[in-house]
Amino acid sequence: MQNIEDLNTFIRIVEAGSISAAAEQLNTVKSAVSQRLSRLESRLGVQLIQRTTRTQSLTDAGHQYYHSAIEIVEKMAAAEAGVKNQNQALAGRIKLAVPQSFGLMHMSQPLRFFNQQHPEVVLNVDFNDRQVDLLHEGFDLAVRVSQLVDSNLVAKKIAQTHMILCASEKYLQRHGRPKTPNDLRQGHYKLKYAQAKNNWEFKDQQGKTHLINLPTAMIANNGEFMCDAAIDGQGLVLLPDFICSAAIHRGQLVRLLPDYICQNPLNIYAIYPPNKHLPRRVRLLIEFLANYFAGYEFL
Amino acid sequence: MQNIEDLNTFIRIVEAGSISAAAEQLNTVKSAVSQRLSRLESRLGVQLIQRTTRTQSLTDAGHQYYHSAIEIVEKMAAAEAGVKNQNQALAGRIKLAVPQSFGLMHMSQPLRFFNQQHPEVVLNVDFNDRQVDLLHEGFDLAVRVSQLVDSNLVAKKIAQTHMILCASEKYLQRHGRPKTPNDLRQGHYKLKYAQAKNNWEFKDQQGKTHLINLPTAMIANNGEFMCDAAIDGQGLVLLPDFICSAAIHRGQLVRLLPDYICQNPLNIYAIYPPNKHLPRRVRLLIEFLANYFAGYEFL
DNA sequence: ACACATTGTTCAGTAAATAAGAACAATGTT
DNA sequence: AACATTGTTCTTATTTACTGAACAATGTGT
Repeated sequence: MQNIEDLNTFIRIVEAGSISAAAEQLNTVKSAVSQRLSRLESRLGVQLIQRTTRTQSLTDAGHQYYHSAIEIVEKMAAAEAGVKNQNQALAGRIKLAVPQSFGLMHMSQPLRFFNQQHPEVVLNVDFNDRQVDLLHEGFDLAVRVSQLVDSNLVAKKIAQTHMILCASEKYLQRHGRPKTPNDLRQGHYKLKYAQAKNNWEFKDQQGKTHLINLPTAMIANNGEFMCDAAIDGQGLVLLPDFICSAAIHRGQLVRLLPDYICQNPLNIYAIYPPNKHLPRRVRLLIEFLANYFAGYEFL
Repeated sequence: MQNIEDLNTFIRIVEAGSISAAAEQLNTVKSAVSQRLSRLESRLGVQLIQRTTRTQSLTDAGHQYYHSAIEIVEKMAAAEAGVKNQNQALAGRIKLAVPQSFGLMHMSQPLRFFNQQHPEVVLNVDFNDRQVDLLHEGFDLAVRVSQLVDSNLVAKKIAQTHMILCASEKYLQRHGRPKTPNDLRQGHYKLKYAQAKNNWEFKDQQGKTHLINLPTAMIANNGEFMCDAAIDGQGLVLLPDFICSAAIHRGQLVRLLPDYICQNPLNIYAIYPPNKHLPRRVRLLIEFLANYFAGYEFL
């Protein structure tokens, strides 16, 4: 089968009227053009152009092939442009998965912003806490809150959160107001996030770590529910700032041990398949989110 | 612009369902197929196939490109087959030029034979004594009677003729019956072919050359006319056997000095442009003529 | 008819592209 | 959890294509 470049060269030779002229138009030397034509003729087993050093004329076969060649080269270019545009045009769908709590509380606004800025992009947002399978379910992007990250997926960190220990005034009045991690060891109860470890880690300003294991008052796998339970006075809770900040701001919860770093910080990632050629709109959205959350304060 | 082989590989990958299977179908190794796909995607700047080591699925772009690719590859194959067939099929026109006298007298029969054997070939025969310009006038083939041959054209010898000295009985009765070249020097006249040299050369059986220069009774540039003039007794004439043999056979002319070789033999050539890819029908005709005239006796 | 510039081809050397094969990590299955 | 199979990557080898110069062919203009 032929090389497209040879076809293109043949067309140029015909239209330019000579091999030398074609070479110039193709930004190469005449010997290369001559070789391409010879090669094409050899592979076809047909003389395409009857030529002397001064004149050239298409043979019957050449005439016929010329028209086919034009069609092929045009189709090729069209096919290429088709998919290239598809990638570079913003227009298109982005299917993304976001965690339910974080998504509803903090991604609603940026996603609406993005949609206003790029109305030709259709966002298809799936709020879902299960670990969706990006590749098999056709997701372009997922937002994940976690410390660890799947292998074989690319993760770009877009925000960092902190874990905050808090309780309601009602709880504190009943169980006391701890000032150090050690104060927790007596008469306190925790609300446990289902997948979290049993131990709480607190790091003081000297960098020393304090491991605390409290009796559990309740277990759940939903941050907002736990936040509500804490507001209700059910126990101490260690929550990411993006969940509890608003309640603290409203005075429903009180932040405890503010001078200690609680647990390891959680990162928020944009996760996507390791495509060499990510559609532009997806790249753009990732960038937009990273910018949006840079210096963002959760309240 | 893309390499067609990459397109074809992409199609095979899609249809075979995996890179390994495609490699097998394409008689190559999977690494090569993987590279071709990567290359294609890179040049397009788009992911075509979303793949893990176990599953593969076309992206939107891939789906679109797949259909274009099939069209292109098919068009390519069709264009190729089109011109290849045109060359290998016998059907088609052969435009050939033949000298008038020789053509009418000795090529009429073989050409009719050829046409019967290959009725799908259309012969376009131009009887013409001028030197046609093969390349510019679109001739596939010319038959030439000459000692020398143009450069830059390919010549295949298809027959050899001999020059025969002859005269009519009427002439001989009036001027005597020469037995040796020397006998010619007294009381003889020649009919001269326009483009021929003035001297006649005769080689005897010992290889000795005799140069004879006779007074000219008449000059013409047509062999048949000269033959008729000789029959009429106008003079001695040196004619190629293909012109005078019939008259000798009929007793209208007498061959003189049969033991001497007259002049250099003339060759008959099939002449054609130096195409690397001569259409099959033309090659066939050349071969046919060479066979036909091998061992042919002009009478 | 003749020198002349220009053209297309060829050749040898070089650069680039591609293929091959081994090693490796990913993945789904038994 | 072991396993076979898959796709990718890397290095090496091979093939292919380009380059630039030399050359012969050809038409032009004098």
